[in-house]
Amino acid sequence: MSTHGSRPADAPAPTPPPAQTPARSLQEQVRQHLTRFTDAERRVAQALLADYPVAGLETVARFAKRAGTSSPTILRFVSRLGFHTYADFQNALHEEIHVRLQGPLTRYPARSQPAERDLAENISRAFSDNIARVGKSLQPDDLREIIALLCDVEHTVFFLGGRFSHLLASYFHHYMRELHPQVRLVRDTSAAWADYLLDVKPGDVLVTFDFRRYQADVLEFARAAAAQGARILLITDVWYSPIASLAHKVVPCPVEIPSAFDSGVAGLAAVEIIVSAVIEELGPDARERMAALEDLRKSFRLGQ
Amino acid sequence: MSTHGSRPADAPAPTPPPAQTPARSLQEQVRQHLTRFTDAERRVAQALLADYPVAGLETVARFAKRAGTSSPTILRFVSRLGFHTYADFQNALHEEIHVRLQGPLTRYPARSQPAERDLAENISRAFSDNIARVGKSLQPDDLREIIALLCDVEHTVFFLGGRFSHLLASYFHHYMRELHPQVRLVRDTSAAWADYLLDVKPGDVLVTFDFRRYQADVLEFARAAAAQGARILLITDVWYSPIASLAHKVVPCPVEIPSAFDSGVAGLAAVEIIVSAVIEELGPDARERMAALEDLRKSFRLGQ
DNA sequence: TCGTTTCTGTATCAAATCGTACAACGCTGT
DNA sequence: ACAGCGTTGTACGATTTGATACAGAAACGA
Repeated sequence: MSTHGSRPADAPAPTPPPAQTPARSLQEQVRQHLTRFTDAERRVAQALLADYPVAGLETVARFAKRAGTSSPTILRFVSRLGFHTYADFQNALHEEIHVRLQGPLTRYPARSQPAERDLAENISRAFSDNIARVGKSLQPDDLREIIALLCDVEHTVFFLGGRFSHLLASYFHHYMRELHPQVRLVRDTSAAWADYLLDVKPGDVLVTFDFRRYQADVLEFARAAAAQGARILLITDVWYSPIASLAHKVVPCPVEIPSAFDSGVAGLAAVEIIVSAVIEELGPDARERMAALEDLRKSFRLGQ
Repeated sequence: MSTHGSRPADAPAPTPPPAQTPARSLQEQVRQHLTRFTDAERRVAQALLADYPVAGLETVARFAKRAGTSSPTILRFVSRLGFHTYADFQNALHEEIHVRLQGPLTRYPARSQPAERDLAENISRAFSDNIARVGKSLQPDDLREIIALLCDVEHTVFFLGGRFSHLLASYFHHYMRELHPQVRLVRDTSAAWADYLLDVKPGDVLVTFDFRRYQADVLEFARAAAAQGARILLITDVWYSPIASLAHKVVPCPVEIPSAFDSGVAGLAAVEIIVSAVIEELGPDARERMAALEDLRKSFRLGQ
């Protein structure tokens, strides 16, 4: 087991020496040093990041085994991080564990005041709010109805989206393809949509995404499908697309964040919740099927 | 130094196997056993509780010194807690650190527990956790670096994604198209990717999405682009795609939710945060431009 | 008072630990 | 092709570690 590595020097020295390491997180420090590590050391870094503090708390030998390398590499790794001994490295970990587990950051930060400065934190809070609202709007009863639509193997399920929301439709379709025998994605060139309409049979299901600046063509497609007897599941924003009047079930997603555009995060969250519910409904079969597919892909597509 | 103690008396036998060590917190377990300890052992317990996990992570001798006692007392202490060896005790601590530091919800909820209770709420909580972590990892400094990459109008910005993450790349590209004069989406048929490589000039920026089951072709493209002098912004999961070693900036996104698949919500959140930051950087111009575009679309495409 | 019980620290030992020296290996420039 | 350099695993020694046996000291009961 000795694949001797290309050295990292071919990387054009991207980040200049980070100078000092003040009170920054060791985790962060490892991440930033990532480019400077050799191949084996990088494996060590990833093993450490994989389950962060614990790997480094074990003995050198066990850590090495976990990272698929040898003890000296571990020691070189900590040495490169600036520690003169492995014990020093572990002490640093201890300190970090101490502050992060004992300190005030254990619970929700709720950093009250200086919020205005931190853009990322503000938006994150908005995300969480929006997602919480979606989650609350998807009560068990609602989920049951939605599952009934999506698990009806007797009928085809179509996925349709607008300009932006097409991505959500595509994402949804991607998962459902592995959970339902008959699913189709209405692709984004609205000229060819008529073809899809030909295949819509009574009882079929149309999953539609439609967010503000509701698109006329999406509405038209939905109307035509409804006229042919399709049942519609609509994922839209909180202002309700006009399609809502045609829909059998509506999932409203908050989209407001402190920014110049509307957020799609809650929409994606809704999709993933629904997919989870479907998998749960289908039982272990679906779980295994998805896992198997993942592995298949893995072994088929690549080595690493 | 020997205050020999009154024995607790209510302790029947020194080491009655405390039944089991279920999933209860060790901290709590120690507190409840507090009365059954002898004097010296109680000092050990208090030393452990004083700064909770760290004391127990050290060596027996150091732990003893910290508690003002001797090594054998430490060993008797852990023995009374039901651990047969000091290593077992430390392993228990490790596990607890893992779950409490890696995230409250990251672990699968042990299969069919109260998961059915409210699926949506559970997953929503996981979403919020993940997003909060992304938000925290995007510190102002980091955002500044990222903005510098994305607002460099002298160079082209390419967007690249894998099987699933292509959707995120596409989403990102969609927005950036209106904020940068020269952006290109590397479309998903990896056969034709060579064409894009021809256009990659030194200093260009490659925004890459790569999540678990890292795809070999994405890695190859990134490597080739890096070799041609491209600067890489990588959005990946917390386990780090191998592309990380080539990247100038890495954004790690937590993907774990209590479900059978990995979540993309945090990734989308990261994208939207970054887009917001870019808009903020570009000032009112960008805001107006986006608003104008929205209106244009509205009046052009449709009535409602 | 004395013997028993319980608790606790000292002394000690085998085993495991960290750290280092060294050699094998691959890449790179001459 | 060759020498030099950097990387990585194996081997090994000095030290430390966890664990145990033992003895001293207090408390308790008779």
